[in-house]
Amino acid sequence: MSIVSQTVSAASHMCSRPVRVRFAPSPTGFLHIGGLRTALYNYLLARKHDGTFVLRIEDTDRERYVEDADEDIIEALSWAGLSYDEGPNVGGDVGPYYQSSRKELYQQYVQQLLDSGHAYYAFDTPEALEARREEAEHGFSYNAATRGEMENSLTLPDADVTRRIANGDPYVVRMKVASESSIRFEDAVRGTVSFASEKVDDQVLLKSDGMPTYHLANVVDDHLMAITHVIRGEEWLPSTPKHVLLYRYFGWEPPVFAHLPLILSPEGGKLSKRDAEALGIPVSVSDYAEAGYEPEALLNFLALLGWNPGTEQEVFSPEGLAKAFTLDRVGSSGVQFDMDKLRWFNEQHLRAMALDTFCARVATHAEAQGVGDIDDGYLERVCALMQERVSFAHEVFTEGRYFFEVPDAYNEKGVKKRWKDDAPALLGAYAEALEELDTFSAATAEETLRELADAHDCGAGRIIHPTRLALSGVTFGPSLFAMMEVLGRTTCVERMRTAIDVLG
RNA sequence: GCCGCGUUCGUCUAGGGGUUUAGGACGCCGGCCUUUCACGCCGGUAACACGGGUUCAAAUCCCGUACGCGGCACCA
Repeated sequence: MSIVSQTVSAASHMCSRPVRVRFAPSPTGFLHIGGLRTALYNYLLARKHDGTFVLRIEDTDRERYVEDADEDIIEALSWAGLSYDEGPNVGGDVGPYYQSSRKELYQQYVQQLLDSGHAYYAFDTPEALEARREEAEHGFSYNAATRGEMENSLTLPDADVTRRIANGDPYVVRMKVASESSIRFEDAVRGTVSFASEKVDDQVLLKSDGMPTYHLANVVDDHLMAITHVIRGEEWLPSTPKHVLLYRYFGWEPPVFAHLPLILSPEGGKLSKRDAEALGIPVSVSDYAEAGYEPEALLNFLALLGWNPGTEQEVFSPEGLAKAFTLDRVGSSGVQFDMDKLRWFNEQHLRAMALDTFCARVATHAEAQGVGDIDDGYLERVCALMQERVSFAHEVFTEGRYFFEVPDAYNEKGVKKRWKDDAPALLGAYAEALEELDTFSAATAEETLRELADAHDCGAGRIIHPTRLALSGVTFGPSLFAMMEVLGRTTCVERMRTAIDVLG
């Protein structure tokens, strides 16, 4: 029983056509974190099925267009490593990939709907509609119940309609939603969803500026681009019946729909730009790049935010995600953003890197961290000690500042706790002993220190702690002896003597 | 207001009639390792929104309520 229904539902989510998905942002602002997740799920499905990932810019709203927003989106996707197979800058057989460049193309489809009686002209001004909305007690809907009261080609004589259009009167084209009992469709993450058709309004398809609305452009383009799965945010769920109807009116096979749960703020509400900023959560993808997150870690985190592999594995490479991803394991309830978990993913990815990869990542932050020319070999030795103890690659330079410059201060609490009266004498003796060593290494530094402790009849910690303080200025860090070897004998001895001078 | 979607530890989630003393991960707390701090390992804390049904049996199915979120534009 359950096996049968599983098979059936899985089959209904697939179709024989090769998988083609698209990410279709509108350039009204920078790419935000929710958009990146939508892009990711699309990307993963495409990779999983050796399909095609298309980027399409939905710029049909001239008023909200933001200069360079499309470039930010492209850049953000590139940073994240979500490469698309067709789209701006890459081309493809079914372009152009900017909807504004496809403006003329929608005309014939509008005409088709007009001819088949599934659409009509409407002359109502924005002001007139606004007035209707204001006087209506429970909201106004332009639909089967009200369109007879409006100024449109259904109420006006044909001659008037023709004349007004010829006159250049502004008009829009609306879809004529037929009354039927209900419109239902299968959503890959929610199952059957149904809406009463009388609740669906006569959506504007063509605006008075000649541009299509999202609803029309989206359906036409998805069809023309042979999109098989529409994966988008849950905010689109309520308008999906309109899209389903359009596919029906055009006589086209609709794609599989999958509506992703929305990302909520850690406090439960929706993750608005203002909220997020107040909570210190970056919203735009470029902020994550700037904050030093590993793109793979962000992707990993985002993938698990609303999806799970059905196993207990949590850490995935992008390739691993693509292999494990399936739409039917996407959850349906809103998810809260958790910065702690994101940081954990970042740490996991950092630790899983080969040393040279980690090192290369760290090196990209050198300049911004004010660390000039560093010897590659030296950086690698530092990285080897720091890889296990940082949350971000750039922390090698902040947490491990002392590897690159002389500490400019000694942690006050540390001094109080670790710099006892005998510290100067002990460190002086240790420095001297180090200078006499034939070979200086972690092993000999340790051996020397322990012998010295024995000779003075004190615990090794009595020397270890003040030495660390002298070398790094702080009380924590990698193994002291490993650190000494990386720093080198001269530096160690110098810093010990400086500390003796300064701390007395 | 109307329509839709949702509701398992604080968070992300597994589980979808009996296998469950409800599992994992983050966080938090404790321990081990280490004369540092981490990593790592071990352990602990903590949840089926509520009320009715259905059933021998319900976190799991149905209905209702509450709460949350989304949508109701010539925005996407």
